[in-house]
This record gives sequence, structure tokens and C-alpha cells, in this order.
Amino acid sequence: MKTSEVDAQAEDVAAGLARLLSLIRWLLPPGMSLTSASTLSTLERSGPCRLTALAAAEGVTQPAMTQLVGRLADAGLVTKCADPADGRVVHVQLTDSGRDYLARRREFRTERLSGLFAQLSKADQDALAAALPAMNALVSMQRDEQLRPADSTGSAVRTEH
Amino acid sequence: MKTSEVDAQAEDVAAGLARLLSLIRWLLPPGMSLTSASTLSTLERSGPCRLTALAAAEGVTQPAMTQLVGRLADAGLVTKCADPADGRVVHVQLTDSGRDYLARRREFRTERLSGLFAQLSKADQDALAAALPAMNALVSMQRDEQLRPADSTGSAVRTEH
DNA sequence: GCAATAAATATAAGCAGCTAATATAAGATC
DNA sequence: GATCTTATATTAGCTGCTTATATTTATTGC
Repeated sequence: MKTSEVDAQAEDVAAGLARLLSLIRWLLPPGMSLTSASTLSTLERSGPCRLTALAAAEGVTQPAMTQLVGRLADAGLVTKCADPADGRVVHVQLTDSGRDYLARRREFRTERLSGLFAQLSKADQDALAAALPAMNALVSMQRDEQLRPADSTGSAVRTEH
Repeated sequence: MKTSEVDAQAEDVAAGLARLLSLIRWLLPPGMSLTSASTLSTLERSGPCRLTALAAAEGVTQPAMTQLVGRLADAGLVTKCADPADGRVVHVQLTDSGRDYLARRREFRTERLSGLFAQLSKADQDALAAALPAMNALVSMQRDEQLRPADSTGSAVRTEH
């Protein structure tokens, strides 16, 4: 049985996404790890989070997130505050300085991309814009997948180590 | 002066690309760094390369690439061979085993993406497929940009460290 | 032809950021 | 109130990057 047409499409899209990696890395400002940057975005999107939830969302271990948040807090980008109801939990939230940092980061990457984007044909520009909803849908499906406790067909994320 | 419509599009696309990072990471098989994986792909695409050229292509320093190639060679995925004409240079090339690895990697990510991709509407699937040429164009423009010796407006890549 | 310079790679020391394993401390349960 | 569980912190170790420097091999000027 040959692969279906949809699978062939999926293969092409997977290859295309993989190729995007270097571009995405190039769009990030230097001096901050991918995980740190992603964590800040998550905090901006979801609001204050507890440590363990953040670790799960970013796909790293809890100790890694403890260290990461420590560094971000040292840099003044987030604050750690205790939960009044539960003395164990730590809520991490973005500071104004963290929000500023994210804004500057957005500016940086928009500026970098604009130069390339402007060189595309109008058709290509529109094709990219038209694909954005689908891209977002994929990302949020993946996020759900990652948070799921590894139930069925090989959907384990970090479990296989 | 307000941002033009194209700039607004570029901003949206940049944000969309940044969000893709976690998905892309999830599509890569564990146990290999992003740079290693990317280096193998580059070797497959471009054929044998000298060390320094690889380092420039991947945006890392030459010592980093020396180490990386050493590890890949230990794993049997690449071989280092001397240049008969110039005793200084080392040519790095993919082994059959390296090619196998890349094939397995492609299989892995296609399988992972297919599950999500199938849940998209047909329209979204087509929109993604239609955006692939534009994505590839962006990536190759970025590659050119990265190899350029940091000439004009802030196009320095690793120069600012 | 040979000293001086340049180029390609290797080595060394150090740091960031991850892991697994374990410790601590604070609820929850009975 | 002893025990179990949950949330975070600590520790030791590894990978993979950095900068600075050493080594080896062309290339150049004279």
C-alpha cells in the first residue's frame, strides 16, 4: 500500500518545517537560550504559572526549570512569589522588564524578517500569511500532545529517556 | 508614519514562525543536538564540506564545529578526509550510516506530524502545502544573509558577541 | 630559498544549560 | 499525628557552546 496523498503532504510539510529551524534561530536575538525565550513567551501568553507547569509546557525537567527561572529572576525578567494558600508552590510571573524584553525581541525579529519578506513575491507573501492559522493550529495541537501523559501510540515526549 | 501593510504581514509571520519552534523541536528525534542534526542535513544537501565552511553555514565557531564533527565521526555518521592538494584542510562527508540516520529521522518526524496534520481541515492542509515554496525561499535567503561578511544594516549574525 | 605572514584546524579552560537522583518541606489522608 | 504525596530545591555529572591560543601547512616578499 502506498502512502496516501495526505501523508505525502505531511512529509513535505515536516521537511519544510525542519528547514525553518535555522531561520527561526536567526530571528531570535542572541544571548538567550531558546528555552528561556520560549518560557518568557509562555508566561506572557498564559499569565503567572507554577514552576512545574512551566517545566511541562516547555518540555524540560523540573530542576532545569528551577534553574532557568532562577537565572531569569536574577536578570529581573520574572519574579517568584509564594502561594498564600499552599506554601509549597512558587508562582512565576513576568515583570515589566520582562515584558519590555519581549517587546524588544519582537521588534528585533520583525526587523530581521522584513528585509527578507519584502523580497518575496506578493503571492508568496500572501501564501505565508494564509498559512498562519494552520501553523497556529498545529502548534496548539502539539502543545496538547506534549502535556498528555503519554497514553497511546508512541506519543511519549520525554518519557523515552 | 505607520507601518506599511507588508510590514504588518511580516510581523505576523515572524510571530508565527517563532511559535513554531516548540513544534519543530518536537519533530526532531531525541538524543541529538539541533546543530548536529542541522549539520548532517547540510552535508546531505551540499555534499562534502570543509570544516570552516560548515561552521559558517551553521552559525557556530570553528572550534565548536571541530568538536561536533569529532562526535559525529565517533558515531560513524561522517568521515574526515584530508585534501590531497592542501594539507591543512579537512573535508567532512556523510557516511552511509549518516544517510541512514537522516532517513530514519525523516520517518520519525513524518510519523509525528501526520497525526496532527490529519486533524487539520483540508483547507488548512492545503494552505500549509501552498506556503512551502515561500518558506523555502525565506530559508535560502537567510542562508545567504548569514554567509555574508556582515556588511550593512545590522546584518551581523554572531559578530555581536 | 628562506623568513614572515596568513590560513585551516586542533587544543584548552571555562561557562550555560540540561539530565537523573535525591533531599527538603508543606499539604492531604486516614 | 504517622504516613503518603506533591512542589520545589540541591547535587553531581554531562554535552555543547564560547574565547584564547597552539600547531601545522601554504603563501608571499625579498
